[in-house]
Amino acid sequence: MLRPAPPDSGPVRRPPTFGRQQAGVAGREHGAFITTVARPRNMSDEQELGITESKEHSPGEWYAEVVRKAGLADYAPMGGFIITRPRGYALWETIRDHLDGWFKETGVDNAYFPLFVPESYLEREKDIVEGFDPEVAWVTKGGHDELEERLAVRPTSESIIAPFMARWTRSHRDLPLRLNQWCSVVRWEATETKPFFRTKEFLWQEGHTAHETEDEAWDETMLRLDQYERLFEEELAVPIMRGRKPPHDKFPGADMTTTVEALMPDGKSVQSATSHYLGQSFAEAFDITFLDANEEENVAHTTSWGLSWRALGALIMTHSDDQGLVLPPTVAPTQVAIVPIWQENTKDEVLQYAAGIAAELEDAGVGVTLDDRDERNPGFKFNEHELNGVPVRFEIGPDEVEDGRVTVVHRPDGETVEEERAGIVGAVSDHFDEVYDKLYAAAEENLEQNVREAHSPEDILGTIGRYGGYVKTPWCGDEACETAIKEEIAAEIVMVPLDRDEEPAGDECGVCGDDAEETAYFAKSY
RNA sequence: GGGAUCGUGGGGUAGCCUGGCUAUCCUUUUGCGUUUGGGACGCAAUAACCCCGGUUCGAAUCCGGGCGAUCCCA
Repeated sequence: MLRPAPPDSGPVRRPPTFGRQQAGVAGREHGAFITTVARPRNMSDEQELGITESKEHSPGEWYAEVVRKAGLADYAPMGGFIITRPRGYALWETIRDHLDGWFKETGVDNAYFPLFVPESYLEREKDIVEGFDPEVAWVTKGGHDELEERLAVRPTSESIIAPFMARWTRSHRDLPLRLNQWCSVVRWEATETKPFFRTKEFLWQEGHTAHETEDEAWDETMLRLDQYERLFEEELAVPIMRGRKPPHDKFPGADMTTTVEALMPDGKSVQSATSHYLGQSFAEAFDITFLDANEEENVAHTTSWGLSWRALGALIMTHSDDQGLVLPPTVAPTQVAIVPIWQENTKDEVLQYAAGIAAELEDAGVGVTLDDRDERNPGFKFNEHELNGVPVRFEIGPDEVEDGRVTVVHRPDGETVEEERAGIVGAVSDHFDEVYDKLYAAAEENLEQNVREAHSPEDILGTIGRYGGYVKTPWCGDEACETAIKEEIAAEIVMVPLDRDEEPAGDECGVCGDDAEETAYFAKSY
């Protein structure tokens, strides 16, 4: 158990938190209306529209509820699979579009390889890469006939991509060769389903490159890591720690595996993306060779790198709250929801005013929706848009029309500000920045407060057990020391510093007391 | 991999221990009307016992198996 001790009674079913009292009244200067303070409702009559689980006390159930009620995903009829609904898929598309743009700017071409990999190809990879042995789904029949050779549903595409990279690489003029594909892969691990974190099939991107020199391949590895970091820091508002995996946890066959790790609010770490410097081992095995300018045959240096929709899970879990989904404006499909508030005699002018603003925002490229549904009252709409993670809300009633203003409300904290109608396009972009900064700051604080140092096994176990988060400790480099910790508590070394020359956090290994070689970051992980 | 809890209309639930009549309530959805500054109201309609087997005159309820979900431990 690492979650903060729940108050005596343990997990509690709480009524949804209604209202945003702290902001509702304060932001209103004209005094014509006083925001009604929501009253608690009778539990037995309680609606179940919103989130009923608590992020703090039962993060697992809370997460599942957010994903479903915010309309991101449903469970598929087969265990281990999910249906990604339009709003969830839109998030993935946003991530994909950003990364894809950056990849293309840096010399990567997209391609597509088959869903199936012949068994012989997969076997070849297994021989080369000791330790890579995912559970695979097999196709054994085509129509009514047994296949001569079984086909694996790709658990990754190395084994089919590499031979073609070899075929296409003849001379140094063919290099560098940078391929990427967006696809899904299947790993038939018997795990409990957790949308976007653990599913048998998941969406990802896998990049594979070949280079003339070690330096180039090394630069490639770091470039992709930088791009992943940028995605999290600049688009998802998720601060991350970058590092490399300890030698025993590298991608099998890789010289080095890098990682970006994000800390979830429940104290567990998520490996959010990874890039591998593969050295020449893959190229040798798959015969990716080229003639250099001196007509000498050389073995290429290769890399691979990937990011899966686990990044989505990290995004959702990091920012969302007991009201539902919270998204930074950078990725929210709907960035602004305009809720008009009218009376019978003001309906036309309010709607007209609101529609004008919606049109102007739309022209400016803002994702905006005017929620003019007649059959819902404003309060319902507020709650619904909050549940769905719309980062900014405009409230527009007769007051706003009269004053030529707009009431702007931030999703994460309910902060309410009035803006002039005239400069609304500029203002909204400032609000997006503010909301982004709020989300990032909160996540950053969580990260900074949860990196602790420990110098003995008891200390390591105690710190992880009590607080979760990362525990850094000097480490001798022996896997046995990780195992010792792992056996006591389900935590492992999630990363070590990228810089191999960095001084360890102390002289003696925090587990065995031998000379320390580097600093290990222990954490529980997803 | 081991353990625990659970599965009833679209969502949430009661009923199950102690088998029995038309399966409870809230909500959603649809229609009509009234409504709109934090989850509105009335009337009407649609809509469910996870699957397979067993016990029984009779199973949502008891028994066995399966599938699925959530949590905990490794």
